Amino acid sequence: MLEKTYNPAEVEETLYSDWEQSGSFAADTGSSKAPYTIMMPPPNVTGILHIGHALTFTLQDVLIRYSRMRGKDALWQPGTDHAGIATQMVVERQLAEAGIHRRDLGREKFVKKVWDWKEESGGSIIRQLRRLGASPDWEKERFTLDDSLSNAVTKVFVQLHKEGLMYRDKRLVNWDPKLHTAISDLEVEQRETTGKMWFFKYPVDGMDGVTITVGTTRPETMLGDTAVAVHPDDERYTELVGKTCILPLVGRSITIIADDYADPEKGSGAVKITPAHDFNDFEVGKRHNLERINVLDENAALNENAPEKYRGMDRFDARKAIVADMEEAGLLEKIEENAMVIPYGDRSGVVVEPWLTDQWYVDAHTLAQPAIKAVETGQMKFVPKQWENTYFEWMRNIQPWCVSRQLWWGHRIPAWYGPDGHIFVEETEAEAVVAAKVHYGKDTEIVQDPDVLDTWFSSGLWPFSTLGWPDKTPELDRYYPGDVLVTAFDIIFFWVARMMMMGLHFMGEVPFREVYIHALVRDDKGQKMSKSKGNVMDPLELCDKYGTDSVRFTLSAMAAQGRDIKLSEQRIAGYRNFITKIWNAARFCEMNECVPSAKFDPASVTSTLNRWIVSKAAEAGNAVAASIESYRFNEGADALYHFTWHTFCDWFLEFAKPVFHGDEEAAKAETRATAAWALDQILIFAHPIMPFVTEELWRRIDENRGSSLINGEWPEYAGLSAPDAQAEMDWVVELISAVRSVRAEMNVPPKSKLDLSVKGTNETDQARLESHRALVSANARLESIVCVDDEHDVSGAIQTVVGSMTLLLPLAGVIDLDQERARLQKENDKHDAEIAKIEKKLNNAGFVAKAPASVVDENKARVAAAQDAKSKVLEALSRLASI
RNA sequence: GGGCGAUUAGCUCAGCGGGAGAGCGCUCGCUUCACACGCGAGAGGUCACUGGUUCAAUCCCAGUAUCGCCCA
Repeated sequence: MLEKTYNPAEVEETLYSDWEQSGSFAADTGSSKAPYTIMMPPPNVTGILHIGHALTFTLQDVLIRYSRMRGKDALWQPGTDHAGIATQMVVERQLAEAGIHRRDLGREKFVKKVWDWKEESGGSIIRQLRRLGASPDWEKERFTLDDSLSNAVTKVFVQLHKEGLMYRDKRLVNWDPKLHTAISDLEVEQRETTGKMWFFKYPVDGMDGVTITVGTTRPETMLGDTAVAVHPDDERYTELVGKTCILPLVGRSITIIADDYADPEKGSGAVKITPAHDFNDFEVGKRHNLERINVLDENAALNENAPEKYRGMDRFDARKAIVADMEEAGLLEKIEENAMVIPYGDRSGVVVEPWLTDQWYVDAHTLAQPAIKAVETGQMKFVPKQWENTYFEWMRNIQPWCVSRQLWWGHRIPAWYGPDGHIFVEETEAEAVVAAKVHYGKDTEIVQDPDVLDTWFSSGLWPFSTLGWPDKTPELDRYYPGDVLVTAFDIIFFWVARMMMMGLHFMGEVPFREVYIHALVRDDKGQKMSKSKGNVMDPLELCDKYGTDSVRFTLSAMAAQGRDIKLSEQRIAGYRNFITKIWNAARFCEMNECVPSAKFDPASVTSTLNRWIVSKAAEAGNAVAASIESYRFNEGADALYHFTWHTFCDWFLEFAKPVFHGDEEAAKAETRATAAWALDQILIFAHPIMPFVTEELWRRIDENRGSSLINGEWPEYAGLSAPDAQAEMDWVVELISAVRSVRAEMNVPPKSKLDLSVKGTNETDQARLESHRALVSANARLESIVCVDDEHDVSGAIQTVVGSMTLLLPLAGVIDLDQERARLQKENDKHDAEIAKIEKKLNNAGFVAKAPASVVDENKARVAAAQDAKSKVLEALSRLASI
C-alpha cells in the first residue's frame, strides 16, 4: 500500500544509483539505434550548482530521457571545464590565507596545488548534478585538462599556426592589473558611470601665450601623449595643425595633427593622443605613425617612462597628483561632469587597462566566415530563431581573439623562443628543439612561452575533443555532430560561436544541428544571477524542501521561449502538490485493484468511459511529445498537468468509482485495466520531466514488471482517437457541472440528494442518460433522474439549461424567487452578449463572403446554440413569473 | 548611439488573426470511503496607448510611453 504522500528524500538517492549502476545512462557505440547527442556545456570545475544550472541541465535531461524512451541511443556527454582564471583565483585565495603568494611556490608547485584542489574539492557541481536527476553518460566524463583533450588543444594550436590563423602580435590588450593577465574583449564588462572630464591647456610651441585645450578623462595617461588631434574641418584649430605643443609636466614636444577621430562636439574638440593606452588612440597613432610610449607597469602604476616624480604611483593616485600639478601650473582650464563607460574585468572587478603587449591571436575573422554561412544556410538553426541576429551581429564584426593568458593554470602554449626571439610552434618540446636546430644550424637553447590559453579555447573544441579527436574513434564517428546544444544566450559569443568556428574548421561540419537558447533565471529585480553579485538561489535547498521533481517540473513549466524566468517558491510548492496528486491517483488505483497488464490493448476497450480516457491519454501523450521535440517545455508541462489533474483525476477516476463499486464484473475489469493503463501513460510521459516519482510509482505499482521506467518505451499513440466518446463524455461533464453549479448557488447541502427531471431530451440524450445514470447520479448527487415531457409541471423547480435540455431540480421551499430570477436573468444576459457579438459578425457581408466557410459555419452554430439556450432561459423566467 | 525583448486577472506568467488562459492568491460551501499538498462552486481582465492593414486584431504593421537586457 502506498503511503499518503510521496517522500522524495527516501527514494531519490536509491533510484539514482540504481539507474547509474544498471548502465541506463550509458550510450552504446555498438547500438543499432539511431544516435542522439547532446554535449553538456561543461560547468566550471569551481562551480556551485545555481538555479540557472538547474534549468539548463533539467531541460537537457528532459530531452535525453525523452530520446532514450523514443528508442534512441542517447549520449549526453558530461564534463567540467578547468576555468583558468576562476580556478587559479580560488587556489590563490586559499594560499593567501596562509600568507603565500603563488610566486613563492613557483609554477610547478603551484600547478600541483591546483590539481590537488581539483581532486579534493573540484567538481562538486558534478555531484550536485546527480541530485538533480541528470542522466549523462558518466563513464565518458571529461575534463578540459585531460591528456586527450590537452592533446587536441595542442594540435589545434599548431595547425592554426601553420595555417597562419594563429599569430603573435603586439597590440593593445585588455590588461587586468589585478590578475596580471590579458583578457579577451568578452571578459570585459562595460559599466556606465558619471566621471569627470578635465580640460588641460598645452602651450603651443613658438606662439607665446597660445595654448590648445584638450579634454580628457584620463589625466594620468597624458604622460604618454605623443600628439594632439583636431578634426580636419574644425576651423578653430586649422592654423595650429602641423605645429607642435609642449606636453606639460613632461616637456616633450608633440605634434598637433588633423584626424577624423577628433569630435568637434566633444570636449574642446581637441583630444590628446596616447597610442599606448587607448584603443582609439592606438589606431590614430598607426595612421600618423606616432610613437607609442607606455607609461604604466603591470600593476597599472606609473613606470620608468614617466617623469621621476610620478614613478611607482598607482594610476589613480597619479591622476590626483597630475591634476593638482596642472592646476598649480595654471594649465587646468576646467572640470566637467562626464557620462562615460568604464571597462572592468569580469573576474577581478577592477578597471581594465589597455596595455601594449605581445600576445597570441586567433584570426577569428577568417574562421567566422564558414560559421556565418552555416547559419545562413540553415545547417545550424537557432531556436528561437531571433538569436540568429545576435550571432550574426557579433560574428560579422568579430575582432582578433586574444587567446594567451598570463596564468599558470591551463593549457601551456606550444611555442618556444630562440635567443633572438624566433618562434617555434610545435606539438612537443622535442620537435621544437629539432626545429630550432634546423633553423640555427646547431643545437640552440629555446624557452617555452610561459603563457596558457584562454579557457574558451579548449571549450571551443569540446564537441569533438571529448569524443577522442584527433583520433578517429567510433564515438567521434557516431556522435558528431550533435543534435542540439542547450544553453543560455549569455554564452553565444563565448562558446557557441567558438565551437562553430572550431568545429567547422577541424571537423568540416557544424558541431550541432540546433542551438536551443533558453531563458535566463533572474533574481527578483530582473538582474542576472551571478556569484559576484551574490544573488544566487540554491536549487538544492529547494530540492530538499520540495523534492527534485518539483523543482524540475517548475523549471520546465516556466521555460517558455523568449522570456526570462523569475522564480517563486510558491510555484514550486504548487507543483509539489501536483506530484502528490499523481501519487494519490496511483494510491487510488492501487486500492481499487487496477493492475497494469502487458496484454492490455488500449484499442480494444469497449465502454465509452474507457474509450474516452484512452483517447484523451493518447492526445496528451502526443502533445507532450510534440512539445518536447519543439523545445516548448512549458507546453509539455501544461499538457501533462492538465490531463493528469483535470481529466484523469477530476473526471475519469470519479466516473470510475461507480463502476468499481458496482456489480458489473466485465465493466469493472475493463475499467480497472484501463485506469491502470492510463496511469502508466501518465508515468511514461511525465518521466522525462519528473524522473523520480514516476520511476518509484512504476516500480511500486507492479513489482513484477522487470523493467525500469527510465528504459521504458514511449508508445506510438496511433488509432486511439474516439471523437464520439469524447463528445459523449463532454456532454456528461457539462450536465454534472450544470447541476453542481445550481446546487452551489442555491446553497443545497452537499449531503442532500436531489431528484432530477430533464425536459427537452432527444433520443441521444436519453440514451446517454441511461448509460451514464450511475456516474451522473454519483457526481451530481442525485437520487433519481427522469426524462419528462414539455407539459411537466415545473412549479417549485429550479431550472437550468444544458444544450437543448432544461434541467429541473425540485427545490420547493429553498428557492428564493428573487434570487432565482436574478440568476436566470444573468444567464440570459450572457447569452444576449454572445448572440449580439456573433450576429454582428454574421451581418457583416464581408465576413460571410471572405471568411472560410468553416469559420462561418462555426459561428452560425454558436449563435444557434446560444439562441436555443436563451429561449429555454426565457421560458424558465416566464414560468417563474407565473408561480 | 545601435539592437533585441516585454507591457494580458491582485501577483508571477502562458497564448497570439476568428469563442480571454494557467499557477498562486481571493470569496463561498465541503472532515464526500485517493489526496485539505484536497473537493465543488465563484469573483476578478476596454489583453499599455494612438493610428493603420483586414470581412475580422490581444495577436500583423507603424508610432508613442514605460520597463528590462545585449552591444558600442
